[in-house]
Amino acid sequence: MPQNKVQVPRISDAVAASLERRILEGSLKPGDRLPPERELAVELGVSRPSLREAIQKLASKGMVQSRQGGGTYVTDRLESTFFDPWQDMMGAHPNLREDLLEFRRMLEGQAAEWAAERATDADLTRLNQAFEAMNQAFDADDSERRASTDIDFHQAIGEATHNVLIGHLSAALLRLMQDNIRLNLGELKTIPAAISLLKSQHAAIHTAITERKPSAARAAAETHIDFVRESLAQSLRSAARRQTAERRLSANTTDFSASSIS
Amino acid sequence: MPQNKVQVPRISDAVAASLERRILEGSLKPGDRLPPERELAVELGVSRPSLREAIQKLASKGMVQSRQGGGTYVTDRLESTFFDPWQDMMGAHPNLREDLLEFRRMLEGQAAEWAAERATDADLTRLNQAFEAMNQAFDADDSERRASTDIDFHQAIGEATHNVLIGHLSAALLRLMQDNIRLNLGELKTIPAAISLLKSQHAAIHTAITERKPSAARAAAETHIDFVRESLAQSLRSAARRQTAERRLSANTTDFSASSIS
DNA sequence: ATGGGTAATTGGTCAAACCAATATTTACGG
DNA sequence: CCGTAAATATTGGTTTGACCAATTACCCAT
Repeated sequence: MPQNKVQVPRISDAVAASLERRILEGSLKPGDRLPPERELAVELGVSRPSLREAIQKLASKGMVQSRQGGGTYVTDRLESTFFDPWQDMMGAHPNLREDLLEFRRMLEGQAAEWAAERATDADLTRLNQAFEAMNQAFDADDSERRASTDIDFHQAIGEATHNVLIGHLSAALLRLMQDNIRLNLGELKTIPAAISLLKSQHAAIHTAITERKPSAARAAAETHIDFVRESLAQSLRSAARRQTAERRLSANTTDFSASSIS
Repeated sequence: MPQNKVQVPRISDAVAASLERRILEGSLKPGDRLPPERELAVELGVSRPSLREAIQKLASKGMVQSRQGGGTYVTDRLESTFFDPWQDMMGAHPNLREDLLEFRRMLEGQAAEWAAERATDADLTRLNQAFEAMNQAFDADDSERRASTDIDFHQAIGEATHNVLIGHLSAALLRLMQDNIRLNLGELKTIPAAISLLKSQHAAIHTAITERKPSAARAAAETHIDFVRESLAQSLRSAARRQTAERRLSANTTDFSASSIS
C-alpha cells in the first residue's frame, strides 16, 4: 500500500505557490484585490478550475478571502497572527508605545541601510512612486491618505531590503502604531512645521537610498523615528494635560482600556 | 470597499468540513483510501470540481494526500498538522530561512547590546539560571530540553532589554526556527564539536552581558547567529546531497511540466 | 506459476455554460 | 443639483462533460 513514488506535480500547487510568493514578496499587498478569476487564469495559462483549486488552498490557509460577486482579497492575517494580541496590549499599557518606537528605530534603520545596499532598479522605481504619492498626500489635508501612503513608503523600503520579515514587520508595526494613535488621540496634531519636517526627513531617507549610501540611510531613518518619538511624546503630554483639566472640571472618569480590533 | 455582509456559505467548505469530521471521528482512519472522486461526488450530492476544491483544502492542511491514478489517502501523521501559517510558509519557501536568520542576527545583536546596558540584578539572576539550565541540557543528550532551555536563555536576554517587543519576538522567531528545523531535517546533526562551540558562544554572550559590555555582547550574539547560519546551511547541503544520491539510485526522470507559471 | 501486455480505474486538467451575489452605472424623481 | 432606485455589468460559485496521464488490476501466453 505505501506509495514511495515521486509525487506528480499538481498544477494547482504551482499556481498556489506562485500566488503565495507574490503575496510574500509584497507585489500583492494585504487588502489588495486579486484580478478576476477568468483573467488570472488566462494570465497564468491555466484553466479556471485549476486556479480555483489553488485559491481554495490559499483560502484554507487564511491568506485570501473570496466573496461571491465581490472579488478575492489578500488578508492581513500574516501580520495579524504576529501582532493581533499586541493591539489590545498597547491600549492597556501605553508605555508599550515607547518600546515599539525603540524597536522601530532599530528596524527602520536596518531596513534603510539594507535597502540602500540591495535595492534593484525596480525597487527604486516603486520607492519613487510611493515617495511621490506620499508627498502629494502630505500636501493635501487628507490624514487618511497620509497614513496609508506613509505605510506604503515604509513598506517599499522594506521590500527593497529583499527580506520578507523586514518588509512585513515594518509595515505591520507602522500600521499598529497608527491605529493605536488614532485610537488614543483621535487625530494627531498636524502642525504645519511638523509636516514640513516630516517631508524633509522622508526626502533624506529617500535620497540616501536612491544614492546608495547605507550609513546615511540608516542615520536618516533613525533621525526620522527620533523625531516621531519626540513629537508623539509631546502630543501625549499635552493631551494628558488636557485630560487632567477636563477631569478637574467634571468628576467624570472616562476610562476605556479594552479596545479589541479585528 | 469594506465587506460587512454575511459570507455566503461555500459548498466546498461544507464538503471539506464533512470529510474533516469523518476523519476526526474515526470513520476515516489514517491510511484509509477515500472513495473515488466520481463516487464520492454523487454520494455527497455535489459536482466533482466542488469535491476537488474541498479535497485541495484538506490537502493543503496536510490531512489527505492524492496520487494521480492511485487514489486519495488520509495522511497518517495527523499530529504534525501545525496551524502556524508562517510554519508551512517556511517549508514552502526555504529561502525564507535565510531571511529569518538575517533578521535574527540584527535582533539578537541588538538584544544582547541593550541587555548589557540595561539589565538589573534581577535580570542577571534570571539570566544566570537560564544559562546554567541550558548548559546542563547541552551536556545531557536531551535535544528536547536543549531546545527549550535555548529558548529560555534567549528570552531571558530579551527580557533584560526591558523591551517587550524584543523579548517576545526573539523567542517567537527562535521557536519558529527550531520547529522548522525539526520538521525539515528531523534531527539536526549534533556533532560534539558543534555542541562545545555553541556552549562557548553562549558563554561569551552571557559573560559580556554580565560584565556590562554592550558592544562585546552584540558581537558575541552576531557571531553566534553567524555560526548557526553556517552550520545550518552545511546541514542542508549534506541533506540535499543525500536526497540527490537517493534520487540517482531510483533513476527517476524528474519532469518539469508546469512552466508557464509566474 | 510467471511474466508481460492490455484494459479498467482513478486523479488531473480543461472547456463552456449558467446561477447568484455584488459592484457599477444609469435613469428617474425630489 | 443631488440622492435614490432600477438596470446592467462584473465576478465568484457551481455544474456538466469530456479527455489525458498515472496507477492498478486483470488476463493470457509462455
